[in-house]
Amino acid sequence: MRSTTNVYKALSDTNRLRILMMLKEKSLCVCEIVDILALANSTVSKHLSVLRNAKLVMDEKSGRWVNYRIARPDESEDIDFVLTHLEQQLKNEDRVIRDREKLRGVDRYAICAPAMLTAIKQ
Amino acid sequence: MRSTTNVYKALSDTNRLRILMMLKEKSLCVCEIVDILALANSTVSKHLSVLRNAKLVMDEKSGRWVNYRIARPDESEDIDFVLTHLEQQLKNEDRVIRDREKLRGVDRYAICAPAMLTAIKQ
DNA sequence: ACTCCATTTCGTTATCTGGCGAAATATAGA
DNA sequence: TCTATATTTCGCCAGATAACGAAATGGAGT
Repeated sequence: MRSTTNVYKALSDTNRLRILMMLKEKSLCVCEIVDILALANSTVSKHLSVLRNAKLVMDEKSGRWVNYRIARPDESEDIDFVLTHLEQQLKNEDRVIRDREKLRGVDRYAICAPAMLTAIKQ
Repeated sequence: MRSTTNVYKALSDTNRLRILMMLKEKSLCVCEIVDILALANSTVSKHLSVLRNAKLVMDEKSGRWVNYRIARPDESEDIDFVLTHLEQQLKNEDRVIRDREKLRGVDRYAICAPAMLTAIKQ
């Protein structure tokens, strides 16, 4: 019963729903999510750990980044239900639409490693 | 987005999930739920108002009792999803099974109006 | 009108949650 | 090894939540 309420608790925060809707579009590193939500990175990291704990997302290290993605059905027995419900409820939500638009223009190199980027440019 | 998180918030408490699973069996008045959950009636009333606010349950006055029931699909766009998920997740949960067993023996006249009952008996 | 009593509302308390900034951790590249 | 930086962990604060008992509300029957 605890694991069931954990899933619902994970879903009962608008910022976490925004994260899920974004990850539905594509995998993202923490700094990209920070950029779109405009929250402290410690806050976003906490949200992601709540979602990870509920097994709704998974993380994969990739160099110095950590990529987060939606869990696969074999990793979460709830994920299909959740995504279907969220899509139905939120697909027309302004905030979600704007997040998705902003997502298209996001470049992790520009956000997360500006110094590195300029170094490469030189 | 708020209404979506409200539904999930309503579902993120074990006592409220127990209430929903009980109401799936049959409509109940507050005192019957109090009896099974063994919580203060003020606490149960609060839980019911949270569920009602999320439109997952509806209340109907019947004399001095208030009967609570699961919302119909035309009253809640979430209810079918939620019940399907809950049934899948909780049908084998000990607590839920025990609640349902206890539910069969519950008699609102015995619980809620013992004085009235004895008056009738005399 | 008065009483009974199921339910709700109010006031309080302890715990949980979401937010932040600062410090700690870990990895890539020099 | 040293530096840079993406991420996590820690400590704190403000606001939300779940629990209780007591008081208020409202319908049913006398």
